[in-house]
Amino acid sequence: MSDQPRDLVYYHDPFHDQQRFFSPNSSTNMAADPSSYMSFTDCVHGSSDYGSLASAFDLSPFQQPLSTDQKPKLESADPPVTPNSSVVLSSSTEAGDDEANNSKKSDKQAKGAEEDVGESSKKVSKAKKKGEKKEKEPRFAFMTKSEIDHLEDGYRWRKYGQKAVKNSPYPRSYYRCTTQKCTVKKRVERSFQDPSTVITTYEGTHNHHLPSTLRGNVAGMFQHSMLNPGHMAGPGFPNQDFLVQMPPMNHIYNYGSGSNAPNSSIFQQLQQQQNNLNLNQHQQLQLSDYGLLQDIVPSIIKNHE
DNA sequence: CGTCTTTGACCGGCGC
DNA sequence: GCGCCGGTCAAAGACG
Repeated sequence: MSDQPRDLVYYHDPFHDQQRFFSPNSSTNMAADPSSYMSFTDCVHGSSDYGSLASAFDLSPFQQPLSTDQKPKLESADPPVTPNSSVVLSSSTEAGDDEANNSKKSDKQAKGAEEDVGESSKKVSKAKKKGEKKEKEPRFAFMTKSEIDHLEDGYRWRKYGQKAVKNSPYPRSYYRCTTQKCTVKKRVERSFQDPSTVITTYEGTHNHHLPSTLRGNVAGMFQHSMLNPGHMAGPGFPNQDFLVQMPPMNHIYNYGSGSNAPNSSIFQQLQQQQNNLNLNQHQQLQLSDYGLLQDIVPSIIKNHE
């Protein structure tokens, strides 16, 4: 699990009808050297299985681990974000980490996951098994244009930390799902290169549905957004900057439907989900839809394990 | 009073 | 061994 790129960043540029996977292993400027990244086609066809797709979206439990820093990587690319809106999906799994300290974080997060239930003391849990590799929660990252750091996604989050990030003037905030026994976390940070861009990283999968009681009327807005993607206005979403664009999912499906029969059902399900959401390629979504996406896609994948 | 945020301290991995 | 750094904890305070 070392001969493959350890991280893949899906960069969607709505103004160029091409999706690219950046390979963080390359030290070259991706934008300046197109040969240093592979196209989505290459990526998917390279292994031509669902694992590639799933790994690209951080959904596979058997994907290769990653351990590179997502943020510098993203921002090392020329203009990583297009003027209006774009989304970067960053994948990492299992032992992966986007903070260049994968093993450390694995221990930490594994510990955290345990403590979420028992709330034991952090000092006691030093006895970590060294040989054992902690399984990482699936992660799902994307970039959005927003003036607000913490974006409503339909779930309730409790902020449990904030840290200054190296090489960035903007702090990184750490949130945890407030639902009991749900260990999902998310990190929110602002791109220092494009301060209008917020990088949100979900970690883990919700083991529950959207809370029925949400602050404000998020639930209602959330449902509304599913029916009217791209149309978002209201107390929680004051301006158009909340609009983000979704990578063309049907682009992905096309790869799965062609050659690999075993994957077709997954793609069909994904496509069905998209249809249910009334989403089209390049259709604008509101941010809460990403929360949903993050919620439903892993569950779909899981059904095929 | 319950929930949430803030913030300094702490922990542990990693590189030098 | 030491310092750096990311991640987490938990006390204190704010807020409705």
